[in-house]
Amino acid sequence: MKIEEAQTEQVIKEKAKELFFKKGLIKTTTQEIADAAGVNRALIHYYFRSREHMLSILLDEAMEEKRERVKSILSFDLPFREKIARYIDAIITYNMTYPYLENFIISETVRNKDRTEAYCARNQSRSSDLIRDQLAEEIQQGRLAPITPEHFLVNLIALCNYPMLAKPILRTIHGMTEEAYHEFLLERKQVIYMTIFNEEMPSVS
Amino acid sequence: MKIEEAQTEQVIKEKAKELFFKKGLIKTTTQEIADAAGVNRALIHYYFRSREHMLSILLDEAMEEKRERVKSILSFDLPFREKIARYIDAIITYNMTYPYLENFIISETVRNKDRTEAYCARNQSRSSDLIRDQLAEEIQQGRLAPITPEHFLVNLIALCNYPMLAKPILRTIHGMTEEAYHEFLLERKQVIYMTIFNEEMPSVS
DNA sequence: GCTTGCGTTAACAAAAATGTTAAACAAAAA
DNA sequence: TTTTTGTTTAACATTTTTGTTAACGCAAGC
Repeated sequence: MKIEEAQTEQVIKEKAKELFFKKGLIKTTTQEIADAAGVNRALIHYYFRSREHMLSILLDEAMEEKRERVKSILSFDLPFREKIARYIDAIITYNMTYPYLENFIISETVRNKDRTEAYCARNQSRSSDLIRDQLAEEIQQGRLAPITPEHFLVNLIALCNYPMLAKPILRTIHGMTEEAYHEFLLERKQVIYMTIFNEEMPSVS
Repeated sequence: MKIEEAQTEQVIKEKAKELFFKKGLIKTTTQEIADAAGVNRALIHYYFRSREHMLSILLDEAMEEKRERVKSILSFDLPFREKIARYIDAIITYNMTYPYLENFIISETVRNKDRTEAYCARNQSRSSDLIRDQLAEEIQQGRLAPITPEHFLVNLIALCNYPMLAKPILRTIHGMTEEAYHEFLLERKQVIYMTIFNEEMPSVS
């Protein structure tokens, strides 16, 4: 039977994203995706040509979405520390809605160098350029220990993303439940700010 | 022809580790491993039963080795900051000899929860317990902003490991050559210490 | 020299996944 | 009603990879 009005493509995409990026079932087969979407497997090829091609599309969309939400924050006209506080918040919040997206991005960029190129090509402005001036000023005013924008950003992203990437290990090592780990991740917003700036994060009013 | 004296098993292991952990070819097939080792593919099954089983063994060995090198440092009787400085150095150095080991560990622990359990079970003493007292003292003496041992360690490991995990992306974004990235990683030893303690790392004498 | 057993190989079998096709179907247009 | 067009399905084909087996060879011990 025909599923209402050409929504099939969307349903497939959403279910696939759910399996890949939310549940972390990175090896999910086309058959499993089809099952989750309640459609015949051939439709995946009908709409997306191949599994590989579908992956490209899903990743592009997800990365684009994350980039929009997160990176634009660095372009806002805001005091440096507030900007960074928002950046941390945005990354962690986004990570929590797609807990395995970073895992996926990383394993795909390791596996497929071309995809890395494509992804980065679309990233016109380097994040490091967006903070360069403000960071320099912070340092010059003696409010922050000297650090290059590249290291500063890697620090920031590492502190935000790693706990998602290594979630299975960290949860197990520290014997945390899913909820406890959720809490832990939320705490990290303050912890990260503190670690970076060595001062309390101003509470959100 | 018979390859000299039962070394075959070792050769296979080493070549497999090279492909998986050094070159990051995570999807390498048994055939490719056999080729790299210069042996018939059936030997892989002869020695390791299945691909899956071989993976277990390789990962166990690699993780065990890393754990020994790195984690024991936290047990040494040393001043806190020196201990941490050595820890950073050990992790980064080890990461550079097996650039893709962390990628592998993470994707395997996401894919296979049982392996996570097994891995963590062997980790008798939690790292967080090894630093708890000294960390508390640092904080109590006002030399460090309050932080739980769990967050402190996650910070530390995140800062050390993430740049390896995301190497393809980071290198491309910042347009670094392999050598430049190598330098970048070495610089991070100081950067991380600085970020954690907010003071220069004492130079190694 | 014969046997025994491990290491090795090629050839085969099976499994798991992707990709293709022709035909059925449903809805809108003619 | 018939045609047409885009969607969906089942059945088939192909590819890729893993796993198995039977036989061969070599070296040690009898």
